[in-house]
Amino acid sequence: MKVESRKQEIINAASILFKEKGYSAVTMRDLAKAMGIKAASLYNHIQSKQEILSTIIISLAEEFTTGMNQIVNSQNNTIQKLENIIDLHIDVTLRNADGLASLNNDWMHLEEENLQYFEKMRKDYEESFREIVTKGAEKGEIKSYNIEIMVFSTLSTLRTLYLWYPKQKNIDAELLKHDMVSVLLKGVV
Amino acid sequence: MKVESRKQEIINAASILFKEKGYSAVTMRDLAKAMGIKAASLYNHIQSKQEILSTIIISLAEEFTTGMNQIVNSQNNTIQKLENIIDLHIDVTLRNADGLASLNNDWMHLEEENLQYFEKMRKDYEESFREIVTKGAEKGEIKSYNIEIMVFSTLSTLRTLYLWYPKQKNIDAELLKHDMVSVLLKGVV
DNA sequence: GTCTATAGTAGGATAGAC
DNA sequence: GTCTATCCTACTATAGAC
Repeated sequence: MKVESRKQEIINAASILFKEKGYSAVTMRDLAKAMGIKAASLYNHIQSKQEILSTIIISLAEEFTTGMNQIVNSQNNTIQKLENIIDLHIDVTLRNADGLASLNNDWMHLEEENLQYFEKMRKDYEESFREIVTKGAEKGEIKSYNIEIMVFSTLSTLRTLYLWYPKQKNIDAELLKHDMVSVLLKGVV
Repeated sequence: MKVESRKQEIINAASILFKEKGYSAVTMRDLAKAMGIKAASLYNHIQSKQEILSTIIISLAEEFTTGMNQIVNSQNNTIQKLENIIDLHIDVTLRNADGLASLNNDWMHLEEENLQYFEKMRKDYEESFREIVTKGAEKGEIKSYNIEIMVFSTLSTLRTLYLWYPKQKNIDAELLKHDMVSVLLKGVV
């Protein structure tokens, strides 16, 4: 039974290579070799190298956008919302750590329309995050350190999970969520 | 020496371009254009594109190695050592934020000897960090959350400073150091 | 769906004039 | 110290056979 399409297999192989060397340094020959075929054969399944990159990045960015919108629109308090954001990052990291490397490091190689679309999603995401923290500080639900520094340090950690979590052997998802909430929020609450 | 300063100008221009697009996506023609000369002229000052990358990365890695060794060998307690590490990252970021982009994202494009040298320095740095945290937890100077998660979240934030700090208008170095210590260590102490 | 062959372009780097 | 001209290699992508 065919679990994934050939195109998806190519995208998964590309995600791994892009993570290791970055989009620009990976050639279609590298990717073909990883798939066990010749470079020309790739083009029966994908239109271009650029299409692979945009598929990886845009689908992930849309996952984050959808997840953040649900969190923003929920009735939860600030702490719960922040916990939900941590969960969202951990869930996406578990599902597609390789793709997150491209989202973090190769988004600037997207072409015009997708680049703008991505940049808008990223900006909106950051602003939603900032607003949750700002409102939480106003309501006294969390401490009032410098908002920008809190947003930055938390997002930095969550965005870098993809590099770190796959190397950990002794930390399961539930323990990670629990300890990450402790480490990231105990300084904040 | 004139040749040396021209070389440094090239390295500085390259650092900016590498930060924007990554080492692999920047061509010698791009770099020459940024310098206002032709690509061939660059080779009067540098031996290769690779030499530019290794100069940027190795000098920064050596700065971190030297700084960490001083901190490790000091008589300070755990909290002071962690504060010194935060200061070290902020100081290097203020001096060379552009170069830190290459150190973080393009180290894998270093060639054999420099790659091994860099990887050893990075591993030693992380292990020094981990040991400071571990000993601090044993002595009861800091809390005993999962050590790996604490090390990872702190290092992630410090390593990403280069992306964020140059965009901030209203935060001077002293305020940054103070608030970063609060945000990173209040969850830990 | 994969292959061989190849078009067309762009890359790093060198030679030699000024 | 910078230029023009150029070498050689490697890249993305296409055409057409099987």
